[in-house]
Amino acid sequence: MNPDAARRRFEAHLRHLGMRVTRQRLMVLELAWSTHGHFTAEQMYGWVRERGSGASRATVYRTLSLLVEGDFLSALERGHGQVLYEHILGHQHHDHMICLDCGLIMEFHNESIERLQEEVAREHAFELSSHSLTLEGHCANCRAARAAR
Amino acid sequence: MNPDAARRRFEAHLRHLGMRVTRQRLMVLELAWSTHGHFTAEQMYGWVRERGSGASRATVYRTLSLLVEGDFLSALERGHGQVLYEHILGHQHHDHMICLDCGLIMEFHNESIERLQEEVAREHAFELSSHSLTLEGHCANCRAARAAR
DNA sequence: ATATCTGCAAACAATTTGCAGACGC
DNA sequence: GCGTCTGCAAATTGTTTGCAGATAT
Repeated sequence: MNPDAARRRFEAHLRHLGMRVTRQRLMVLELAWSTHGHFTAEQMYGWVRERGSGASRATVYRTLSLLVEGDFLSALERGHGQVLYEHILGHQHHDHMICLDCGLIMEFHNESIERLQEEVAREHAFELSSHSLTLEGHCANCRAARAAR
Repeated sequence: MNPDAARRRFEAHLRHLGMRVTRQRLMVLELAWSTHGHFTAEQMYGWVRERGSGASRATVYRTLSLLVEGDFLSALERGHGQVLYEHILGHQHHDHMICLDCGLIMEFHNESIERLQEEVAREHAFELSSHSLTLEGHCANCRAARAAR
């Protein structure tokens, strides 16, 4: 989904909730759409400050939560209190593979795994609403680098 | 694995690292083995205090990290900074299903999912060292309760 | 004997909150 | 104009750290 469409959707979402469309909220949305990678709350605050008349740290945090609740962003929890955000609207659901050496994040999607998860849920009479799957290990580059040593 | 065996293993582990076997460390290990559920650092600190001559909060945190590094405990990250621990030594690897209403945690193991993960990793020349899979949704009880309303 | 531990309280990092003034509707 | 939002700074939460005295080896 392109930034404009996302913006229109966000405005509609806010109105639907009886919330105001503010410069600060739109700025955070726009910045979230201007990267295709993952970012932290603090990084977003940094981008906002670079823009000059930005938004406060509190507003950045409040807006990020708002965007996650509205399914505009997804939050990927990485232990030690680190949370990575990424925009998802219009993107296919995917899981992550994270390199423990260089931090590289690769995305993947596997339909068989998805189906098996649903099956497991069904077996336990569990109503599945979301899931998170993260593979941790070492990427091809780092493996090669280590082998070279 | 029974508590005594875990304790012997822990003592050997400590010696191997040139670390001391202390009353506090053994207490945390023993308490971790005295529950079969998941617990937080703060809960562990509570149990330790109930024992009277316990251990300080700092020591509890230090020991929990030590136990995770030594693969005596596993840490399950639940957003919002919450970390749940459980003892794993001698237990089969498993994933979790968490009820968003009542907090119930169910464990499951699915060999096909495990294998597919390995396959995905292989396709990306990724060396898999661990993974975490959590399903979120609503358990049978809570679904029934909601339907009744 | 000596190096590692522990307990304490202070430091920390990430995030949240209360409140007065600003601003979207 | 009314009610929501923002910015600020202070509060909170969960965890880590420095250091002096205690303890395991």
